[in-house]
Amino acid sequence: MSRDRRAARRQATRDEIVAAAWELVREQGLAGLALRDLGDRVGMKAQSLYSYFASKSEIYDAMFREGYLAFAAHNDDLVALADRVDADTATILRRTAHRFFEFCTSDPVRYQLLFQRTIPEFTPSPESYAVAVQAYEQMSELLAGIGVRDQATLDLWSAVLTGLTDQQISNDPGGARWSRLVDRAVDMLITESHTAATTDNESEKA
Amino acid sequence: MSRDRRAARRQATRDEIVAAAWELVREQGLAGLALRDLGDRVGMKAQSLYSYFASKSEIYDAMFREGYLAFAAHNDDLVALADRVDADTATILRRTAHRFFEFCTSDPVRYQLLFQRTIPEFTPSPESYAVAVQAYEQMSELLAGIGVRDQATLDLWSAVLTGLTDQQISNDPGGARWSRLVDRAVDMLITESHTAATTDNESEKA
DNA sequence: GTCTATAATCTGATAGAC
DNA sequence: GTCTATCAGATTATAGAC
Repeated sequence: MSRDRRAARRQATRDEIVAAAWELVREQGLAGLALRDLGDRVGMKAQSLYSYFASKSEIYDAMFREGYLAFAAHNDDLVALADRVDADTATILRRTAHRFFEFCTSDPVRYQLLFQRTIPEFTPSPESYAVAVQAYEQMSELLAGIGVRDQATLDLWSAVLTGLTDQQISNDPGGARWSRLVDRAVDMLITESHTAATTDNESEKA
Repeated sequence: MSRDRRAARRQATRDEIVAAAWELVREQGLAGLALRDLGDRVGMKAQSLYSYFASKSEIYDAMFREGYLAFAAHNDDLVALADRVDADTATILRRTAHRFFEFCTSDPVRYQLLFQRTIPEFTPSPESYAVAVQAYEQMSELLAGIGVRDQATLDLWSAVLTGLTDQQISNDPGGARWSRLVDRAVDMLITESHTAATTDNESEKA
């Protein structure tokens, strides 16, 4: 049917626009995305973009969705690895941490869009948000399968890992100053998870 | 001398403008600061602000400087505490971590300006940057006095602490989901610092 | 579906009268 | 030092011809 072909063509153009948006955003920063530049890049007037997206925010939304789909895909083979019986827990956790770290630092702008709240004019649509939630669930199921189950411990893990990536991105972009510390951090977390009964801040009781 | 009084008056107005800028920025976000709004807030036309600051960036710079002065002041009595012989290391470290955490989370916008790189159009002046450097040196001297000396360990500490504050600010603003984990994180770091000889990523050798 | 034209707003910054 | 007037530019978005 020609209906299908038209829809496919339309989707291809949308994809092309989103790809160009990623390029621009890597050059000029996430907030610096301008529809005029975007139109130039794909060879059409900025106004024509409105034939494909109802607003600038919808373009961010498509990028957000695409980013989380990439995140989920990136984690798929991690899950496969975790399901193998012969790999020990520490190995799996180290690998998982490195993969997460690498996913984040390899594309700082994507990291900013996906994991930080820095574009005030943009809030993900329910549909895109659902994609994000699904990716998180995949991740926490993976960790739960290894033994990281209670919320507090999970929160500690996420804080340490995002802390490392944040520092790497903002203080040593392209370097390895914090990536070198990933294994050390993971081992530290593993040890802690084994010893620590759940404790609240001791200083609060003083 | 009337020269002095004039200078004092001028400085007072500058301070007033900066204070109003902090207010606005807490309401509308760091990037959302508009000179027209700022003029309204202090009761003058936006154009008149240029009698006090040469550019918008100079206003950010004054805020940056003020923020790091506040940070240094905030840490002064931590240094005093650390100099007392009767306090044990773990106590000092826990207190230091909590103070840092509290300083950051109590004013997210200030945190953004001081510790994240999120305003593209602003780079601190050499003078203001020097204030920041001084505050960092104060902090690392404090940690060095307790035993955290090598750069890698210091980096690990900063990653964990900023990770906790980041998560708290962006995922549970006003709550305590990650602040509850500060002691646990500090104890974990202390234990790790005692046991770990300096090691690089083990998985790199595989 | 793409274009031209343009609306409606916002921005930071400057010139010059008072 | 404060004002009025204005520049010079950006932004997102809409209307209507083709």
